[in-house]
Amino acid sequence: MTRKKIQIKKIDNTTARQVTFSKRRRGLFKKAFELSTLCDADIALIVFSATGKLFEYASSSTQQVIERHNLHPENLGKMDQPSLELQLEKSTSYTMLSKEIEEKTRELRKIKGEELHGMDIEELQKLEKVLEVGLSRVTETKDERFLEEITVLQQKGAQLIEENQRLKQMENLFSTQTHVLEQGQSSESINNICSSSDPPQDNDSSDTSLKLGLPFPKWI
Amino acid sequence: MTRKKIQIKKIDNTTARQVTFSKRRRGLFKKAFELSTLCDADIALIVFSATGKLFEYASSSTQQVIERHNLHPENLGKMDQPSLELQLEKSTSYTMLSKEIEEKTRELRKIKGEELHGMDIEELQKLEKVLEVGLSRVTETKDERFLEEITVLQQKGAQLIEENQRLKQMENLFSTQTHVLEQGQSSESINNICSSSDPPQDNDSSDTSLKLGLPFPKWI
DNA sequence: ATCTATTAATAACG
DNA sequence: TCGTTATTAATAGAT
Repeated sequence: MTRKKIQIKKIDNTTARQVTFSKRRRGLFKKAFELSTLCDADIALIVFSATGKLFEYASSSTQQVIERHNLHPENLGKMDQPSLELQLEKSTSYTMLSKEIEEKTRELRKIKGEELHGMDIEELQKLEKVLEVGLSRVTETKDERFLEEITVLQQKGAQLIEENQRLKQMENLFSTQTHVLEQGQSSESINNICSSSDPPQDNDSSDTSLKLGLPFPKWI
Repeated sequence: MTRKKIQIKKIDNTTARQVTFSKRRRGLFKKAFELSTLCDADIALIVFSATGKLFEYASSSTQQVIERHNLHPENLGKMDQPSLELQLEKSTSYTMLSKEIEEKTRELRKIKGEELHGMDIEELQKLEKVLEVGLSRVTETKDERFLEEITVLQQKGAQLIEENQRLKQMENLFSTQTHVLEQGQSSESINNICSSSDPPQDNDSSDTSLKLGLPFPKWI
């Protein structure tokens, strides 16, 4: 294939396996289509992914090809003995699915460290690796979420500060107008919004923490 | 596609068509095998040639895959007509088991950090905790196994050293006897097993590494 | 069947 | 998942 030749054996890395599955599945279906077209063949292709998802291709209809397959001499009698066969079929599929569940349950227990007896050093090291990778990914994602949260809060905080300042301006305006009405002062101070006469402590709500480079505003 | 690119449409020349059918059929089966192997997929491939000859490949058994296919929810009812309630029963149990598999698969993917989108901080913290606990258990068990291994090796080592010393005694005994025979020396040196006359380097096999606190004896 | 010039598929990586 | 690219794999045509 490419970049490097690969061994045909189960791909360990889950992500890589899924990527390869998608790509090769497409390739396989394309080849099936080409063969049926070029050579006038009747083809059914049924693929279950490792996760149980079903993909299928058929030149006519899958059922039609399957029926034709079942009618083929060597396959007669392999099916439809309603009473006996159906039960077998049911128990087969049930067994299959049950086995899969059992397997996944055991894997989960192992991962959670609840069923480690009988595992050798090599298996344990593999498991450890999986856990380390998983943990680092989870921690990374969690930290991203924290940062997102912080960013949102910082933005909200900035908005609130802005709003506060606007409100303070209003307050000043009103108090100045009151002074004008009460003491006959000129209205030019209206433009001098944050005059030194403002109470200094009122500005403590401004974002000093941002100036100090802290991760988020003190007021949180 | 080689020598020339070809159109994907029915090949007119019968001979050429048969040749291409053989070649491409092989290729298709090979690809199917590779996909099932690499990605742990369950595959059934049924091919009828234009002349009606049947070729099939299946990773497990064709019947098994076909049954699994027939049991898939969207394909129920396309089958013969094995009584409505049987179908219903099958679909219910199939759906239930499938759901369980799906659930466990997703949990595994989350644990491996492969599917973390859409998880909030709290969920991520819980997952992190599970992973930390699992990891510490696995690491602990792994380290126990290491220690067990080391203990076994140390015991074996001790036995070997003992054996070596016994053999050396024998050697000394024989060489002494030889001396006695050759030079008439007394036999009292038999009790002086590790006398200074022993070659010093022979004792290097004693477990100096244990004294130095190394993880395992040098002689391994 | 076998050989090869070409095209097709795809592994690794971003 | 999608795109790119360096390689390997598949195969059309010919013998």
